[in-house]
Amino acid sequence: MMATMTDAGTEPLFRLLSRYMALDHADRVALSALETGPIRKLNARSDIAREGENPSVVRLLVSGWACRYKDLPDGRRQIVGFFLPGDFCDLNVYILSELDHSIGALTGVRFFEIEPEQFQEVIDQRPNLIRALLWHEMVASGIQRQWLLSIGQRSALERLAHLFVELYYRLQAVGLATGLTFELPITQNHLAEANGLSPVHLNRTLQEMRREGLIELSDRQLKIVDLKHLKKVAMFNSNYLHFNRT
Amino acid sequence: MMATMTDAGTEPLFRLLSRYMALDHADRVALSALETGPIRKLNARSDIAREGENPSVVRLLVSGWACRYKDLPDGRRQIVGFFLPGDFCDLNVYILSELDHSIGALTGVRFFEIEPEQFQEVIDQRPNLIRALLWHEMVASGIQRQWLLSIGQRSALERLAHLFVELYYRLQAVGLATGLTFELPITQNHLAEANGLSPVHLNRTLQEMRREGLIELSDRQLKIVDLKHLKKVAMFNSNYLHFNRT
DNA sequence: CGGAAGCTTGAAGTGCGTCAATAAGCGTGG
DNA sequence: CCACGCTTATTGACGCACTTCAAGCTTCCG
Repeated sequence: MMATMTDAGTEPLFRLLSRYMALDHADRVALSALETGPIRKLNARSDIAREGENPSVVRLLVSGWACRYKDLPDGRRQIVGFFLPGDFCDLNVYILSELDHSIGALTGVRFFEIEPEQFQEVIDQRPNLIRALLWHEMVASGIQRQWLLSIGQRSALERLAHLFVELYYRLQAVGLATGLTFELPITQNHLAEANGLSPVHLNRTLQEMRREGLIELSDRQLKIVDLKHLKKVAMFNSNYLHFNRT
Repeated sequence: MMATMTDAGTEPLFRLLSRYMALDHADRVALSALETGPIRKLNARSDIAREGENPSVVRLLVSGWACRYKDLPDGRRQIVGFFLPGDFCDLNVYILSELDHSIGALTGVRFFEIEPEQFQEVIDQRPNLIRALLWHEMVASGIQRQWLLSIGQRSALERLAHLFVELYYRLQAVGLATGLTFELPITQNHLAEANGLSPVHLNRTLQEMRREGLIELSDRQLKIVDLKHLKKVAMFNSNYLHFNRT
């Protein structure tokens, strides 16, 4: 029982929410009670949901990376956010009827689906949790603002540096960083789409970062070589992540 | 009594929320009960709140334009959202402790402040309202995603076209558009900061739009000359505004 | 009447995009 | 087991959308 709980798909979520506020064992149990359905799997490059759909369930990402993206009629695409393990793909299903963006799997993903009633039941019992979940949504919104600042004002190098530091902190929060190294399972094309850059220029920017001794990247492993310098280049201020518990 | 209600500072807010769902007279009364404190005024170019602060009240903009912005240590600035009459400047004070962005007055503004307890009281009585307010927050988040798409992928002309159509719809929702004309009380500099463009290039893009017969703009009055064409240029899809009641 | 804020224009520079080609890795099927 | 296709990463040459710098103009207001 305890063993299954620690292995549960809700483990990263619990770790994440714990960065925002103190949660107790009962909260932990309540969260794991969300996982009743089967674990679903999808391959990389497949869509989890398309713009215009009206999904009836909330999805919790257990492993792999996904993204929110928007596209234009002529094919241009912008990734507007990453979903990492422990993230909900669209909690706003509750409020809004129709998706105004798509959700795509960037790698193979595993997730499970939660029925609204079931969700409601759990948060009714645990007022702490609804607060933590709202917090998480607000942070997601803050990340979007930070991306606007990046794409609007930062150079390619600064942008990429900022993204890497952000991913480092987010992955660390769900236990997916070991030291200053983490798995970066997405392609340079994805990084380009997230940063509003062409794949070619993104590639050159990556090489510049390596040359400057900021990072090492190979075999999908990103190692931050000089975190202090990287943060300086990115002008990184972690306040927008609102982790107020170490 | 009825007269003061229609003139109330909450009037634009009520109009706005009515675009999302049906609200009744009791909701209207509950909203206007939020306005107990005095109307506060600030001049253009002054800050309503600064990044790092922890405001204890929710502010409702009654007239004038404000914005959310983020800045970098070296002075670069990005406007990440506009506040129009009827918008709350940071409902998330409820959840997050510290502001991760600043709020600035772009024109002279009038607003009033709402204490959390007072706010709580009103929404406890009117479950409809909390739903409408959450809806509004989700739409704000959707607008941010749309801006990311704009700045990341659209050209200067497309970006500006998109912004104008968006502002048109938003202002129309609060009764601030007459036909295809509305007041655009902000400077070209502000437009540049919102679109991640230099003031010079923004000016040239505006002229191009005039030359193409898309808009007329003078004396702070923006007239959309050819809405259909403008929407086409912008590749505008209104779904992200989630106005599901005409 | 002076000074600040905003708009406009010209000239020159550059960060990034586009196009095009190559090469490496990898699963799949004949 | 090799051949094929597909995905991903890389590099060079060239072009352009946008930036920067600079100046002059207007309007407004104290």
